[in-house]
Amino acid sequence: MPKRLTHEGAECPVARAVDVIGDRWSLLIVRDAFDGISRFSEFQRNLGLAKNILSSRLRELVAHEILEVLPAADGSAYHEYALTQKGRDLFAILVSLRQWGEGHLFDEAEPHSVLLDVKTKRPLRKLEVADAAGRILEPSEAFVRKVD
Amino acid sequence: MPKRLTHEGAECPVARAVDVIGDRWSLLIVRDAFDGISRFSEFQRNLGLAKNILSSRLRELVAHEILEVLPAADGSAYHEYALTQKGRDLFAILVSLRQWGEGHLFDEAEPHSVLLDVKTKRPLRKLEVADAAGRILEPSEAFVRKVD
DNA sequence: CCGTATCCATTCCGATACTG
DNA sequence: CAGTATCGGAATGGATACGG
Repeated sequence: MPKRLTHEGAECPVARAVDVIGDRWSLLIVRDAFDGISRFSEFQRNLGLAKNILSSRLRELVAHEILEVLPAADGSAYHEYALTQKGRDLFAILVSLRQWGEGHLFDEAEPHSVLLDVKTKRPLRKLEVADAAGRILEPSEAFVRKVD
Repeated sequence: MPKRLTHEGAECPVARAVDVIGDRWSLLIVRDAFDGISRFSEFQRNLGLAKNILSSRLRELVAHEILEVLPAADGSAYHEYALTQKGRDLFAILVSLRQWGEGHLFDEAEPHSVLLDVKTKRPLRKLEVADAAGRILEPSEAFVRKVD
């Protein structure tokens, strides 16, 4: 019986993270949540995904405490989905995905959306990996160590 | 006819990026490549995934120019997989995934691997989203603008 | 050692119909 | 509007067998 194996017991944090948000919809739902989307139909219309898939993904995100269900701000009978702190902490991941996509997945002059600073209306700084002192590191300047 | 829809034509760079690397294996293959893995069997043994899936994912990564095939350094008949510049630029994404996983997906004192600076042996700085001047931004301080 | 090919179960996902 | 239920096709993925 072939059972899908998960990485939830992995010692590598990347593997666990991929296990939680490494599919084709979860991060896009989170992206929309950052943009203020909170209702089922808004997600559905905005993303264009099937409702059963959206329902399933929302349940998973709530189970992982990335989203939480709130009792509806406008008095309507239905609830809303909002980011938790754990969900808001995905911000750097979304920004790094965005910057990589902007740099490598669009032709010159092809239209794409950009992320701007509210105050200055200027593009954000490029995310760079740095050491404790703030010096930018190349991939070869970092290494993985297992801890116990 | 239900056909899987893609985001390759999307104007949102996050959506395009998810389309390319948003599955359960691609980023883990890239992570291993950063660790110096270059041979088919090494990936396979290290990740524990089925060979047909690995084969398929490697082909896709090469097609997207994230990996490239090199003619084998040690003189053997087979080739090696190496990161391109586009692939190395995924570094910030992997580090942000790692840091989120470290912070939210492990119990206290549960063993996990860490990423250290080669020189100082100290943990890396936490990746933070910042404006052009370097000021750290909350998610609410950034907004998306469509450009044409 | 490096893959490809095939089989089969599971999962994903879109489409549609339906309920409150 | 906010979902749930169900269907069928497509993709995922593990296991195994096979060929270079």
